[in-house]
Amino acid sequence: MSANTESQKYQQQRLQAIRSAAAVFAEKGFHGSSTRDIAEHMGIKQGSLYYYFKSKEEALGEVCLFGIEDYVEHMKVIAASDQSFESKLMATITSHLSSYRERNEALKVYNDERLYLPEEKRRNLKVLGSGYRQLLEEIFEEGVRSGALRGSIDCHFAAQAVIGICNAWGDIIVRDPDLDLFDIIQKCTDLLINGFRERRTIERSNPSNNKTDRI
Amino acid sequence: MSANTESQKYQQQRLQAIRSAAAVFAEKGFHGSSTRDIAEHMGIKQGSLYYYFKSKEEALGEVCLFGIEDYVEHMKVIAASDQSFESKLMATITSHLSSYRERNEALKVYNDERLYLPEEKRRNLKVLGSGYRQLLEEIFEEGVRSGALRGSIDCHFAAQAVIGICNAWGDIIVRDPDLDLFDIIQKCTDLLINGFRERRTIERSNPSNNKTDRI
DNA sequence: GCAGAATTCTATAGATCTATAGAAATAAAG
DNA sequence: CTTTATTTCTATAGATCTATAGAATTCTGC
Repeated sequence: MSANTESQKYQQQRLQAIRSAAAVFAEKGFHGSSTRDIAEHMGIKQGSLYYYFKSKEEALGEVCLFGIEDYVEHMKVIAASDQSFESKLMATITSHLSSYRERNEALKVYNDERLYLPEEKRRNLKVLGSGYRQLLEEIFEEGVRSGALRGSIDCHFAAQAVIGICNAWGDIIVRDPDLDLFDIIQKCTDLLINGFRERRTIERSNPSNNKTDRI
Repeated sequence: MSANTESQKYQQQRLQAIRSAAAVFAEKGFHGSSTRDIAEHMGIKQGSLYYYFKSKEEALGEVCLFGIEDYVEHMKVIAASDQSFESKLMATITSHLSSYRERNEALKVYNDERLYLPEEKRRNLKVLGSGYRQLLEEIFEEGVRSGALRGSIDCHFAAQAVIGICNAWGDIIVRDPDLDLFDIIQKCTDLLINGFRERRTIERSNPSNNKTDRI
């Protein structure tokens, strides 16, 4: 009873249970899903689910954690890489939107249902989530320092805005599988970098002078 | 029993019931809210709620409708007004974010819970929702025609992006009442119009030549 | 104050749903 | 083949929750 929780099969099955919970929660929401729904999704009976979870709430916690873990890891790789600001931004958007397309329902559950977790678990997840935002924020700060971005931008706002726009499009992508993912990635990146305004301007075009001092 | 549904008091109380349902649904989600919660919020007993709604689902439908109605009306006014693209965009963002700040919980419910409605009601709401997006899209198209916006932008994408970013910030605003609404409105507008990139460019500054032909 | 209408209440049927206990089945090991 | 551990099942207690029926109360106009 205590030794088995380490067994390989148990861990595999538990992972399967987390995936099933993710799929069901993503579709019906936490309160709209019953433990019977989840069990059915993984092909066992309702009562058997409690071999893997102490409670329905624990299942939600595991799904949320599962949803954001890799995600933050991936962001660390992007942040640490040696690319231009623009490439990093695009990589971030690609990572975020691809998650949704790959039916990473767990990420959706993290976004939409985590507030139904008890205070403490929510705080733990918040640490991970703000780690993600923090990394993105640092990418923006670096962009400002390198002169790629306007010095006037609010990096906290910017990071939040990127996450917001990605989540919004993520939801749309999930519902419409015909959408061209790469097209949207490009348009999001373009919007965030260039905005929508027509530029009646002439490029000064001295690419060597990249660093501009600013206050 | 049939005549009273026209009475003034009935309509007032029913409106109150819709507001209560909106508040409770916004906080706990549709499936996480009980009819007891809603009734308690408006100071009556659970059973009495059914004097105003045929079912819990009907309540959700009414809340969603209530949430988006004025909203679309307001958008019509903005779209029909005689302002620059930039002003219209800012007015749209202001309208959207103010809604959230004014605890228009119904709008949040529309955004997050409408998919739990039966097929038919969802379709009816979709008509309203896409009317909203359509108006915003037309504002963008007009912006392109007038030369204020790049000819290369995808107006459908743009409208969707604005809605997405507003919803994302709306959620943040609701949770953090200390945030400066006007500051966020300005930053959102600025982002959408100008993007984040530093411009190593010189304005040509001939404001008279507003219309530029494009393919 | 009274009659009828409008509003709210109490009580409950019937259908969930979560979590637990213990039996049954399956797999692993000697 | 037998014993033991792991996994799944059945059955159910106990706590919801929605919706309805009919009684009780409050309001309105005379």
